[in-house]
Amino acid sequence: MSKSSAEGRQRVIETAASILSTRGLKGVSIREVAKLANAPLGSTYHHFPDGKVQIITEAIEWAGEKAAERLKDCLDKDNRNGLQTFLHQWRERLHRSNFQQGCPIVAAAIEASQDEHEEQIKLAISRIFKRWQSILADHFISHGRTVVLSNSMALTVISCLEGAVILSRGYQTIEPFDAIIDTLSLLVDQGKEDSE
Amino acid sequence: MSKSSAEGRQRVIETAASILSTRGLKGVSIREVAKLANAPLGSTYHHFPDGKVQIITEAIEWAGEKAAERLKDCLDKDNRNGLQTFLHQWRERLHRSNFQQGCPIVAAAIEASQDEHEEQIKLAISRIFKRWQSILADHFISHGRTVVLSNSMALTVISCLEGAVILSRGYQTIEPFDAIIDTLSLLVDQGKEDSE
DNA sequence: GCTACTCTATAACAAGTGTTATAACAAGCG
DNA sequence: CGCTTGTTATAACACTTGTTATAGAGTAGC
Repeated sequence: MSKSSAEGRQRVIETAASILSTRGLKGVSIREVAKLANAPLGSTYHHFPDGKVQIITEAIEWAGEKAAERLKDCLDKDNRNGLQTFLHQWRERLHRSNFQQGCPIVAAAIEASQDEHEEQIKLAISRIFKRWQSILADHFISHGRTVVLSNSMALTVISCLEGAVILSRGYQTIEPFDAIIDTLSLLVDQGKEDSE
Repeated sequence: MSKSSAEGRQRVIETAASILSTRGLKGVSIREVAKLANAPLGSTYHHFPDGKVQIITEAIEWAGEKAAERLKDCLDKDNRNGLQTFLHQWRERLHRSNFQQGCPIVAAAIEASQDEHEEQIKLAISRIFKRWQSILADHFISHGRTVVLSNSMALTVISCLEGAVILSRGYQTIEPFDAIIDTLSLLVDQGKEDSE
């Protein structure tokens, strides 16, 4: 039964990531996560000896890495409009969830304190952000932009995307997200050596 | 002493806004707010009969309106670079606070649940976002852009700004914010009827 | 003085939190 | 059977939360 136990562990991580993206870091209660994941509360501290900090950290890493791979996929499959399709995936996720599901990494970034106890969480957050940034920057570099501009553009895309998710949740409308989809496509066309 | 009492009330609002911007919605404890504001806990429910929801709502409105007026000031005083100076104000705030102080409205937007009890909070959030948007949109319109483009650009500026605040806090570095300062100035030059 | 009113102090309640300790259960193996 | 090992169940601890009730100060008008 070690396999089912491992599945339970993974379900805990995914459930934590889901709650994190809707209600934020302090909105995640271990009792609730265990219940929704059909995992016994008693076993949570067996699989995650460091408790909540460990669960949150692994949830951030899992969700962040999953997003990174989706982004990479989109950029690899469609050189020209890869970013647009990635943005549309996010758009659908937002819309489908009725503006409940935001970005778990952002939620954690907002609430993680400077307490040394949560240091691991903050490390995971910046690790994931940097991973996204380097994927986007590499893409821009391979399309003829300078390294400096590529990194700036990557940071801008991430900032815009995350900000638009928040605004759309605040408005309860997809309008802000659609706005940045349009304007980002204008921005991304800049700094090319050629017009392809 | 009714004046000092009113001052105490205002101190509670500002203290709540400050904690909200550093630790998020659930990080605001009424006991702590009262203590830091030198306001007696017992009187908190006298000035704010609806409890925490009311305090948070008023904190959001106060902080949001303050930011709106700062933005309006910048745009009015300097037609050309007003947005840049506003962004630099935010940059300094971030830097000075050692990346602790984020945006209180965003923090509330992330954590506010769909619970009807927190409905007032969500209303205040979208009201403030729309206020910022209309200030920016009016500015762009008066500079020759179309209404549609102006609103999209306004939403993009806010998204970018808020996202960059989060990223800079995650990185503990001003780099993301500086990146969007640069790229936003490129974006904002688009769609003009003339080049002024 | 007395009254009326605004404000504050204190304690308590009910609920929820992360976490730990301890005992039980299950499975495999000798 | 015993024995070990990985897992779970239960209860409890210590703490914090928002909120309320109640009694008490402080202050103004008369």
